[in-house]
Amino acid sequence: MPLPEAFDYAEPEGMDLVVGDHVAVPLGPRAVRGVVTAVRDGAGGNRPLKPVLDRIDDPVMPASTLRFVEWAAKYSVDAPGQPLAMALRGLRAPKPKPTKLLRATGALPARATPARQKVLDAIAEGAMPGPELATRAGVSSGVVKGLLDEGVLAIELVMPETRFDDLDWASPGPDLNDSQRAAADVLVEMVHEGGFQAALLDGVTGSGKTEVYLEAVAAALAASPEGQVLVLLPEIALTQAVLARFTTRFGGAPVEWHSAVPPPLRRRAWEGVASGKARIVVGARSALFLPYRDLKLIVVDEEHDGSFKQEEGFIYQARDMAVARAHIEKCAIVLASATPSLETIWNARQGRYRWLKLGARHGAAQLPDVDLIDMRQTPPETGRWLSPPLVEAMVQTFARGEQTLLFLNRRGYAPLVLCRACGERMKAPDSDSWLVEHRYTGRLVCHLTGFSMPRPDKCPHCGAKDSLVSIGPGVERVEEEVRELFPQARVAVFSSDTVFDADGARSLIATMAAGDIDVLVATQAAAKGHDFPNLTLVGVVDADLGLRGGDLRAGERTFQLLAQASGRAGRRDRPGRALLQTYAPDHPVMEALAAQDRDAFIEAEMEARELAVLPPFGRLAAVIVSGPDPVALEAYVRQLASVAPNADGVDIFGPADAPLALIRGRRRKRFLVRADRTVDLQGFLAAWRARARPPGSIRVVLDVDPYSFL
DNA sequence: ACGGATACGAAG
DNA sequence: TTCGTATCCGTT
Repeated sequence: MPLPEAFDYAEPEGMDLVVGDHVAVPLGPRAVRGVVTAVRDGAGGNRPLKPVLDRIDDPVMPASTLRFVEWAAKYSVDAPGQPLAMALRGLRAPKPKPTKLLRATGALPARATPARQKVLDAIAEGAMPGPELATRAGVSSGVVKGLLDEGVLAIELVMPETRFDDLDWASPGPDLNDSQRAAADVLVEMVHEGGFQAALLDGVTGSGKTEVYLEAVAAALAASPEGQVLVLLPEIALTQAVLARFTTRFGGAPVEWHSAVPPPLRRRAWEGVASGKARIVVGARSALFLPYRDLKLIVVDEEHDGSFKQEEGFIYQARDMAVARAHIEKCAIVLASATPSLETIWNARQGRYRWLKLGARHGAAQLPDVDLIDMRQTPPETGRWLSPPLVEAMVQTFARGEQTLLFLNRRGYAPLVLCRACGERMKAPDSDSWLVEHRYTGRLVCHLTGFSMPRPDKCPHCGAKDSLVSIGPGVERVEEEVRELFPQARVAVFSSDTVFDADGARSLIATMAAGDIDVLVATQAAAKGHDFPNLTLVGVVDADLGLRGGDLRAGERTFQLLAQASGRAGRRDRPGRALLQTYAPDHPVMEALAAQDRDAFIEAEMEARELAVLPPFGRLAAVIVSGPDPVALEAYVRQLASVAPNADGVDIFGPADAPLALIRGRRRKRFLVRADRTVDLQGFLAAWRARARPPGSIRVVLDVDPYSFL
């Protein structure tokens, strides 16, 4: 629970609690679950302590996990209960029930019958469940029950043993080329040496990063009989195909951990990790909080990916916290990416991380040609979104029988619906974000809160009939345009609205890979990881999309996303081409993409950040204040501003209305804090917050190292 | 006077 | 987070 600190309880005589034990304790009128964080002698001071009610028989939390939880709370300036709750997320499902087995007691039946004898013969082979016994003996369940009642058979309760696949790390992996071998050798050495060590594994798509870090995984498994490995991946990259690579390499399945894993399997995974029986965990960001017993290696794949940042509830950046966890566990960590984040590159430059660069693999496809389409020179017709040069390239691609991927990171038909008569923009009743039109469902949807309503036929504001117009493109609208331009082409849409689950994704990817789709219109969901041999053209409908909104990482994110999207083209023997539609062809991001010059982009971006003393050269934190009453909110925000501590090397910007000034009926204001790296940012934030307790319904959220500026 | 809805603060 | 208590408001 979000309590400010751990509570003290008396240990009943003979309970012999140790740090990490799970307990039931009284909290007010109820009993709740807790974890022992310290045991010490002496009374509780001036106040009599309530006694611990019970010890709960779950695997003990390792001390290092508790230290990590404590550290994570301090870093986030949040209550320790928040990360602790994450670390206990595997225990929500009840313990699996013991199975009832029947065994012979040795007593003889008072009255022997042929049926009873058959049961006794069957049970001689060992304990088994009642129904199975009856089937094997060829008798009805009544016979078995009779023997049980008579005491000839007895029930034995057996806990089902959780088994994890045995892993084979000794068999050699696939052959590696020279640069892969060199990188793998360094990683293996890091694991062997033990202790905290970090490395950046830097290589373009197709350079074979996975094979390289799998060598380190093998070394970690070999390093000690219970050595464990954590591999963190972005949630959408956690596909069966990725898990299968582990199974193929090690001859057994890894433990899977992400939001879709059902509670009973979570418990199994949690207990396996805590007991040391689970050796490899492949999971999304929350897998970082599992109670590892003997962690030897952490891998953060696609380390630049924005989804490692959790934005709600307990706010954390899993990639950065993974480095801290490796510190605490005294183990190795590998950050892998084709487009590393500036923070990571900076750390590598500073010598904090070993920097392992992979060259392109032999036989791998060449990178596609990337060309910019200047939308000011060659604009599409009004109401269209594909420019003449892109359409022309699609015509040629289609004529050659090859495939096109059109990339647009925007779900639905149109991002905005407005009234031509009065200018009213359609918004959700309690939030500030535009309602997105979805034609498949005929509804207007708020992507922020999930609110939706049927598309009205007259303006809800002025009442004008047929005055609502759809503004801007989404994937559905681009699909419509493609169908009009290429009536004979097979067109499909890949977004979270057309593909809901792993099965759907798999079948659509298979259809595309088989060449049964000519044009695929896709959101980010399809930007990564898939290999389509016949795909030779990637068109980015709105390359500028991510650059708007002016956030610190806009350029970086756009570069990463577009580099990944354009890398989809020409993955095998055919040369590929990527065309980016942009209104800002002179923007450094676009120039760097066209020139395929990652280093130049990074250099420019680093300089800009250094000049403004922004991350990684300085530190940021956001203070988000929200409440239902605008007047009370304004008053509190002013008070907060007036009590800000004076500190050297700290700048406070704001308060300002948050870009999304209204969500779910709550008004929102923001401060942005910029601090030099030498400043104790957490200490500053804690001191500031303590000076102005928020009244009643007002909530203050601190976001250390913010990624979202909404 | 009563009951229901809601806001607030405490929990060791 | 949950729960008990205080408080407000509309109804009886």
